[in-house]
Amino acid sequence: MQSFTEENYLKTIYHLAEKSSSVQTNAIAEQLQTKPASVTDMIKKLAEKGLVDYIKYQGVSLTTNGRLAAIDIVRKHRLWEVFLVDKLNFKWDEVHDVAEELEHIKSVDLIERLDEFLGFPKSDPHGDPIPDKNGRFAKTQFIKLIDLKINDLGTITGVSQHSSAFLKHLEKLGLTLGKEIEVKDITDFDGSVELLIANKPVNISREVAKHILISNNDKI
Amino acid sequence: MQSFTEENYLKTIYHLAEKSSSVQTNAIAEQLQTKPASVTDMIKKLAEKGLVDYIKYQGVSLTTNGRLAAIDIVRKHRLWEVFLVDKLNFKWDEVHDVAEELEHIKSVDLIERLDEFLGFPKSDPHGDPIPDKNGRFAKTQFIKLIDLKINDLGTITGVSQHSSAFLKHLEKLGLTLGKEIEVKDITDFDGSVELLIANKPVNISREVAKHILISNNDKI
DNA sequence: TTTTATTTTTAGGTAAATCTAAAAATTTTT
DNA sequence: AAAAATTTTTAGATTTACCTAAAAATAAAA
Ligand SMILES: [Mn+2]
Ligand SMILES: [Mn+2]
Ligand SMILES: [Mn+2]
Ligand SMILES: [Mn+2]
Repeated sequence: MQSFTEENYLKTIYHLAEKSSSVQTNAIAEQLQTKPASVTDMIKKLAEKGLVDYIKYQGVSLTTNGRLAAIDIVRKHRLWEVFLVDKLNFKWDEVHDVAEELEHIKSVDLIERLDEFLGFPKSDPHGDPIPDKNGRFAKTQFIKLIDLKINDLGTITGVSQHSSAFLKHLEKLGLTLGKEIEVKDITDFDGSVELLIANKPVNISREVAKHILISNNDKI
Repeated sequence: MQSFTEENYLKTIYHLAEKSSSVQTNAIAEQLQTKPASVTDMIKKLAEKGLVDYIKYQGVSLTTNGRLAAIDIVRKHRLWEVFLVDKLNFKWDEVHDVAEELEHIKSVDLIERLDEFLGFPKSDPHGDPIPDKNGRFAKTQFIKLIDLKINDLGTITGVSQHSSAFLKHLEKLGLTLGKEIEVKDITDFDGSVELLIANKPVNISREVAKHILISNNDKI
């Protein structure tokens, strides 16, 4: 059984490892708003518990046990987010912080029943996949909106940025999950993207387009 | 804002104060499964924060702020218990431990929405009243089943013992909330009580009868 | 390939919440 | 009222998760 803090470290290492296989001390420290020295301490502890592989100065990676533990936290986090949005009518930009707390509640039974109550959802309010109780989930092939070409069609199925500011911005533009979009133009001047959503034209910056994930059903 | 541990102390002091106005160090220690020396330390801290009144060797009592904080935890605990039973189909003897964790989730918005989602329940699965967001709740006048006389009628509206063993026992005997009972006899030999529930005779020990709370609608 | 900059680790310390053992205060019993 | 028992507090340690400052290792630049 891991402590609240250990769980947060495992989850952070898991998420950082999705980008680069070996995770660096400073990256963990920044993510967890703590100091590199503290990270080194905790990494040693997790290594002793067999949850991470660690070679001094060489970064850290999760062991099989560590990965399973991390995925379990991710599962809880995402199920709670679904609960907050589907049942308690939170907006998708309001759920992250509360889920950060709820994910640490320790009861296997609770999370199985919650999963059932929610109808065994496959993805959370941000389009992220929800692992099953064995830690398995479909690794979805997403394309970034920024990588689409003019005239490409697609459906918004995820976001790679969960900040409230970003999500509220998307909401205002009508860029929510499930919406179909078409790329009409890519501006030379600033790389901003001209979209068509529900027959309405919308212009988004490169920065926004980078963090919208698309499943491209069809191309013309 | 209180820590997880401070919240547990406040809640414990609140519950103990329902029995005797001044709460003793040893009683708190026993309830929290800790040592009296640790309790003294924490009491000093809570006193400095203005949450308890404390005179050395004279026991401790909650200030107005302390009481409000304690009632807020109790409110959360009981609302989560309702959620677990009504929505996730937990049994009434399975919810306490999980609620002990959930009660510490810090989000005013969450608990307001949960309250609404549950239909603003007035009592929890054990018949205990749920305070509103201002800490107000009806102080219900309960009678212990043990104090009833032969031929008295009543409705089971609460229990003063929340252990799983006790609640499972009641369940097996059909002694659940809302059931109407009639006292048929009180055994001379061991003080056990002969009841009639749904026209069936049930015999319960004194110990059990002590912890069943009755609202006595009528007497014959 | 040195020199410089960056990253990471160690050394030593702090605060919160515990503990044990011993001292002090209070309560109960003789 | 004195002695004995109980309760409570203090003193001094321990553990967890942090920190700062300095040293060591690695990576980048000259
Ligand atoms: Mn989230
Ligand atoms: Mn999410
Ligand atoms: Mn309870
Ligand atoms: Mn209850």
